[in-house]
Amino acid sequence: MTETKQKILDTAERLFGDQGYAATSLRHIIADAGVNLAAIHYHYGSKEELLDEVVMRKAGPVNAERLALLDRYEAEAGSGPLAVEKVLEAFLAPVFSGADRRPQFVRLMGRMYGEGLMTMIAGRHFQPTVTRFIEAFRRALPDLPNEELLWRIHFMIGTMAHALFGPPNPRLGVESPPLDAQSVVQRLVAFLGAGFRARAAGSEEK
Amino acid sequence: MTETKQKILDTAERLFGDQGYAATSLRHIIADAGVNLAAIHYHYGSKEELLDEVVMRKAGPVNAERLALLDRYEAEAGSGPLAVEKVLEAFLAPVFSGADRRPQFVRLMGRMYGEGLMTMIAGRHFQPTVTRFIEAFRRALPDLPNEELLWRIHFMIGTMAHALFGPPNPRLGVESPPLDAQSVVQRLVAFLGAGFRARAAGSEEK
DNA sequence: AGTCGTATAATACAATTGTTTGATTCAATC
DNA sequence: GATTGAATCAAACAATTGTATTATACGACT
Repeated sequence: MTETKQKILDTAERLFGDQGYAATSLRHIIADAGVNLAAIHYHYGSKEELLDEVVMRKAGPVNAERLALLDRYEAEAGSGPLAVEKVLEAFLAPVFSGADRRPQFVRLMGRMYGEGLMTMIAGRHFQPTVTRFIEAFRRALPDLPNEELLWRIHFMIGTMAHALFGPPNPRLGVESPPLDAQSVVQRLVAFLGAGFRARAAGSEEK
Repeated sequence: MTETKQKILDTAERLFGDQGYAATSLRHIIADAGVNLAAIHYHYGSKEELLDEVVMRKAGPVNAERLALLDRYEAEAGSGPLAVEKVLEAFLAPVFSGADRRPQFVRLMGRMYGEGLMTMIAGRHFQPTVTRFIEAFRRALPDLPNEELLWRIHFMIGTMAHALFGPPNPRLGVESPPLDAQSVVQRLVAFLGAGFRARAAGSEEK
């Protein structure tokens, strides 16, 4: 891949993450990347295809790592049940893991969810991973009604997307320390794990 | 308020919610509202001020209802501790309560979070409410470290925003029934309540 | 009737948007 | 050394953006 093509991808990833897709103009990208405007369409065809490339470049490895982690945890658990916390960790850790090295992408993912572009993107690149994880969640929580499970996965996605977006608003009272990806994952797993294990709202108390 | 001014507000609310702020043009708004382009600037001054009006019109009552609910629950609890589920319900229910009557606004709130405009808006109109609720959460969960508490509130906001955005992706396997706001709040309270109650990730097991 | 302030209207503005066009550079291949 | 094809470039495209200007219509009050 030529240097220009690479720089466009890197810069687009950063700017899409910082300002969102709709709010980022191609001219802003080429200015920061130091390339010519036509290069974007020459290499990628259109703005939307550029976004696709940006996402695909990182989403592929992330999803592969997710599935690999899930495989490993399931192997470690043997025939026994897999704790929901392990499923969560397999799903969340790969997204955050390289946060210090590539914080742009992490923010981008949060943005995509927020702009509603994730539904489109997910359909293209995330479907197999999502399906596999739904199965894992179902096995980890066999007593949870299916509808409730899907809602909770929905909640989890929202929590993850917002956490990807950044730390709690510092105006709320604390200084934001340098974001430690691993500790965020730990917080998420503890929080979401308990949420998943909670008794469903409508179910009877025995 | 004149009819034109009202129609602009209603239409802007719907379109901002459907497509986001950056992706919605003033001309799209006036076309749907059936009014003149200049009317927007005559009545509101600018696109950003229009967004402010849209949010403020609904956010005020919602926050008032939140605080009123919190007052009531605290009164009912007397001097005893207030369950975190009650705090959650006071915070969440007012946003979802009118979802069937005004689904546009609910979606708009989700959009604002996603586009990162909520930080700006929250600072203008939500600060007192947020401060009050942080105190309530702190009292409900006195053993939780402050930093962890703020992270969990952060998680809660993300979950809420994503839930506001709509039901789980129907492609995941189920048909989406007509969104029942009350049942969503119940699901959220059960899920988030358990998450808030979870032992903090780093804390020792006794 | 005439004046005033509010509201609506058509139109134009300058800036920015994504996209396209040709020309030019340059290294590899014949 | 000529040819080819990929890559870069400046320039322009038509469309859309938020905003501003100016004029007209309407109703209330003097």
